[in-house]
Amino acid sequence: MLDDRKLAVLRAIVEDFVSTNEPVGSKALVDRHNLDVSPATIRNDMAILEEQGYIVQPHTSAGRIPTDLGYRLFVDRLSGVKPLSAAERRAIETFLAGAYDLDTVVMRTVRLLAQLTRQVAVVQYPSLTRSAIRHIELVPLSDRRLLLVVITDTGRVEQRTVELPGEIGEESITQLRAVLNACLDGRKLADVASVVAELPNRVSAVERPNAAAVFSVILETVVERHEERVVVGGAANLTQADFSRGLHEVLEALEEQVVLMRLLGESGDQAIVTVRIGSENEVDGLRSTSLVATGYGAGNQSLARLGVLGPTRMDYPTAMGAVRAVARYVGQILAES
Amino acid sequence: MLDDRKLAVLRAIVEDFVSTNEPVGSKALVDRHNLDVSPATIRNDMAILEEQGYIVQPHTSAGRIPTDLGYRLFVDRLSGVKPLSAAERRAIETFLAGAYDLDTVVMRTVRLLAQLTRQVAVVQYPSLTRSAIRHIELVPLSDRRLLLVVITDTGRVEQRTVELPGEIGEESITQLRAVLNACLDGRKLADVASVVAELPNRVSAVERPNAAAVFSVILETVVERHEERVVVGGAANLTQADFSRGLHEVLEALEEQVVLMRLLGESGDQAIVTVRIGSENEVDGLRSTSLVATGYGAGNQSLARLGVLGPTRMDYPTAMGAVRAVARYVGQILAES
DNA sequence: AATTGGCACTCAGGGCCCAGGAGTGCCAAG
DNA sequence: CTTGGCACTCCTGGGCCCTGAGTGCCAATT
Repeated sequence: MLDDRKLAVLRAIVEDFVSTNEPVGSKALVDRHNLDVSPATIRNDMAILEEQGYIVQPHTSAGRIPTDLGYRLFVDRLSGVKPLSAAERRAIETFLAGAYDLDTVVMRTVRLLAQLTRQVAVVQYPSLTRSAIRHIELVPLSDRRLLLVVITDTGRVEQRTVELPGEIGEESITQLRAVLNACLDGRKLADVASVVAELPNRVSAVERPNAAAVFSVILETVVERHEERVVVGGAANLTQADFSRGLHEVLEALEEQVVLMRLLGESGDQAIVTVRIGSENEVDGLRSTSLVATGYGAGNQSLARLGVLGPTRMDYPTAMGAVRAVARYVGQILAES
Repeated sequence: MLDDRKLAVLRAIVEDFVSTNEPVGSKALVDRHNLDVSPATIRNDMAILEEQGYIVQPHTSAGRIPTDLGYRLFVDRLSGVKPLSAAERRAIETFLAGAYDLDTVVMRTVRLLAQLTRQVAVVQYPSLTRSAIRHIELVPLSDRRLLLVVITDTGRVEQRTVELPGEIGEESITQLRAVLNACLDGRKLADVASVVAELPNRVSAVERPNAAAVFSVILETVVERHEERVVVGGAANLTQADFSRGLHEVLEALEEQVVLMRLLGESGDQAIVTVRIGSENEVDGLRSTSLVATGYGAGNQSLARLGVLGPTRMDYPTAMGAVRAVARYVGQILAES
């Protein structure tokens, strides 16, 4: 139903519109791309494309611009992933080299993605649930309060204070710490819940109330705390793309962790680069933006997601290339540490 | 040189302009405020005020708007700090109640300030250098790599990985950990440098290379790491105030930690609320914004700064009230934990 | 059946003009 | 020092026209 030339026309329209931000007409099209046909022919093709919903004209007698559906077709069938230039690869390497801890890695990744794509970058912290506990530490803050520190094998450190029902002494803490580490070290966080349920049997009755308080905080920390953080960067890039009055809406959405989580969640879980275009995002305020995202994590396992967000009028091939490359590099770095 | 009525006129101009965002003329002024004089008199006063540099007119035959100098006078002599309403106080309390760890406190504070003032909120993490070490933990990651965790009495947790020159065993780690905690617990971070210098003498010669690596990372962490983080929130509020084309500039500045640090640094160190208006900010990109900030910290000591940033056309009394109140509450919470 | 040139039509955007109105500065009188 | 009067400025918004890019349709061509 859409022959090769019509597809070529769509591709040309998308490319031109992305680079010029102006509706593109039949004349300009034959000029810039070397299609060996006349403008009139292109007009016929464009009429078909419009009928099918891939393009629209903002006003009668203006050029055409792609619809979300048009971008979708473009991404799915007409464009590949544009590999990065050597310079860009080098930039990634130098930028991420010597990133010590997880926080640094995430922060630098955000900046890197934003600069590389000139879009808004979103990076989710690697999820806890799929990693394993490396160590648990208890530090007394006062006689009825402890600081609980959980260290995972992805280098993440979670901290919470625990309010105790009764006083606790140094020896009890030592004992509790030993029990915790004996039972939990190396456990996948996903399995922690069942293990913790067994723990009260392993402490003496008199310690049980305090221990129970600690256990419940551990559960909260590793299981119930689904609220993984998403870090945003490069918001300034939004001002270039003209969202007319939607900018406020977009900025607001970007400040809501919950919204960002939903957004990234919608885009699946795989390690391949996925694209959600405009209205495909079922998130208020982001229906006029596109998200290019992928999973990433140490080695091949996908622990979290990262990507870039921009106007639907976005250079998808380049964005996909950058996202894929950055995700791989970050994966390597996480695997090393 | 400026009699009472002229000051009253300036105050009225500031208040009207802040609330309407339109240049204010002599007629409108006598109407809205009950000055018992005629517009002509006001015009004379305004001419004087303009001559002195407190107000300007955007175009001939438009009303007047305050200059940075005008706002300065307003803040210094004409306005107080507007106390919060009971509802707002309650909001602060419920919003910050049950904030467990430092991260949570900071994040909530940012959101709270942004919502309360409808401006951009900036909150600096409490500085390390003035707090004391509560505990140091070493966790083996592999045989040549350690995770160093430093816990301070402000509830802050710093983590770094340490690359070791040679292998290290469990017993050596235990020993090193004991030495560290014996010597450093309770020390002010500012004093750590001198103490660490003495440490190599307290470990056996064979352990010294590995220990040295750990020591140097500790130094980096607590001393050289001046780059305290500043968290920003409520950027969406910037779209309401019309920065015309400066918005991009402002958003960019807000993403630069260095810039934010300088900004907050400029505004002094005291626990009182300070205001920097427009061009008083010597920071590129933020010369058309005002900052209302104050120091905060556990008890009365000022560990870091927080505040709100907005257009110079800002409701200073309200902003100052909110900043002061929030800083106090956060101080209480930090003191408790 | 697809392509092409010709042609009339549409409409957003820019330039221009004009009137209205808010606001000013100045001056002379109270 | 204050005030009313007055002439002047100039921004704002609306209306109007024109231009140019772009379209849809049609008849002719391949």
